[in-house]
Amino acid sequence: MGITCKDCRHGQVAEWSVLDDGAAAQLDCGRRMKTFLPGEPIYHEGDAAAGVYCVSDGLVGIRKVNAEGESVLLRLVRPGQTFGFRSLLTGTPHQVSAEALKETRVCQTPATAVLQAAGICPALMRRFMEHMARDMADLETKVLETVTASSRVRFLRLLVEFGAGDEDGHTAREIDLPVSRQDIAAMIGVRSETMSRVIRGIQDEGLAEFRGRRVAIPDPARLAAESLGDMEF
Amino acid sequence: MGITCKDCRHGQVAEWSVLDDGAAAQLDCGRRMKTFLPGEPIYHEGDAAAGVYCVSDGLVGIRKVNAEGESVLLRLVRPGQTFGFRSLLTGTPHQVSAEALKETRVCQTPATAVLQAAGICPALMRRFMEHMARDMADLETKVLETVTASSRVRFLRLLVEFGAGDEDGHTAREIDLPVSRQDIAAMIGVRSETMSRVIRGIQDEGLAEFRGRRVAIPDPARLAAESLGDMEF
DNA sequence: CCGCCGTATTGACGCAAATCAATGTTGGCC
DNA sequence: GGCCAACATTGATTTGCGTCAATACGGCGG
Repeated sequence: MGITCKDCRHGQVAEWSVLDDGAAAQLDCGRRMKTFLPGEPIYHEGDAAAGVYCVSDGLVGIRKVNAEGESVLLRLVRPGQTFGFRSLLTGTPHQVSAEALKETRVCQTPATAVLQAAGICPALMRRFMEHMARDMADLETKVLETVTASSRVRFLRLLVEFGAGDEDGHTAREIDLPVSRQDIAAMIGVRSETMSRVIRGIQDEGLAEFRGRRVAIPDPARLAAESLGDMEF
Repeated sequence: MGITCKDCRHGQVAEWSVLDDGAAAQLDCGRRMKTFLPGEPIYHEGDAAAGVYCVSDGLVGIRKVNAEGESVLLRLVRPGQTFGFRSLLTGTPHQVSAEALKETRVCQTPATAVLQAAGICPALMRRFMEHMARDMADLETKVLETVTASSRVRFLRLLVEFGAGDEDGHTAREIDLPVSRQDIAAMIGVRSETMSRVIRGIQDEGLAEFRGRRVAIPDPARLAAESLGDMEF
């Protein structure tokens, strides 16, 4: 009630921005804001899709877990971004789980409303399609990297990615790690012990200085260069 | 000329089946059949999308290559399936490359025609979306497996997958490997030497008998069981 | 302040897979 | 037939990362 996408400071980021005012208002009716504590699940693999979620505040992790309980963190969803739409639009159960990585507020748009809107407005469907295409391209890159690059290089690339949002083009000199080291480990597909060692190694080389979740980058250009490959020549 | 999707024995498999006769005929006008030799590229990463491809005969591999020339084989495209639609529908360059893995005939529907058809018929867009969703779910599984499962288990799972198409539910007693061992190695993300050793190991255990690209499975149930995990209890 | 719990670090060790280097096998082609 | 180029196998060796186990480092409630 009272919460509309127009009010939301992320309004133009999310897919809804393509809707005209009428359709947007329609969707706003059914929206529900929910709050999740760190670690709290939003949905699990196998669940039916209840709607499309939009992160208002906090951070969401999309994870896939195997039978033994091991997991990878496939991607992060930041404020203003949507998730959970794939299962809804294809009418299949969720293939992955979503969980809050910090205290998080998400805006849930119920399934029926989204499906109706998508039926009326092909542009909305198209936007979701483009979102999925981006996610998939990222995933393809991830597969290639996982197979070909060392854990050190994978981590450096992730670091550069984290540092890229703040300033344009170049890596920031100060980076805030958005998640715990365990979760970073799960993102690059290693154990947390290995993660520690990789971080220590990078620190010893003077490539970066780690204090908690704050990372100081003395030489961003060097970091960027090293992230490109093993560079033994 | 003269080639229509209705004629094609894969007609109902591909996404075009949702189109009405008029729209289908429209598309048929611009279609072009092309033949590729084994190893021949169909498109490269970075190319602009020229259209949507449909495999008529043969086998296509979707590959991603890094700067050092190492690559992973992300997925196979079999007769009756489409590929290359993602870049076209999102208007971005190809993120992956496609190549013929055997002598292959593909039917190319030009970009403009597909875009027009998708604009008119939302159901077509939806079908492509569903296709992409399936591919992405497979990829998510692949990421998890690559990180958590041994090369032996990853190969066994691939073997079961290859053996699944023929008979319903159960693994076949005879499996034909659709690709070379190098390519299988590229699918599970290992070197070909490792691939050889894995195959030899499985053969020594009596799980399967390899002769060229023919694989005999003495006990399909056991193979299926072993493919589920390391099973040390 | 202390004890506790979750997160992070560090060390010792083993193993799976990469790497380097030959050698064997196959199929196409002159 | 014989040659050649892919493809495939095998061996020896190295190494990156997982595993197991211990310890350190907060933050928090009592």
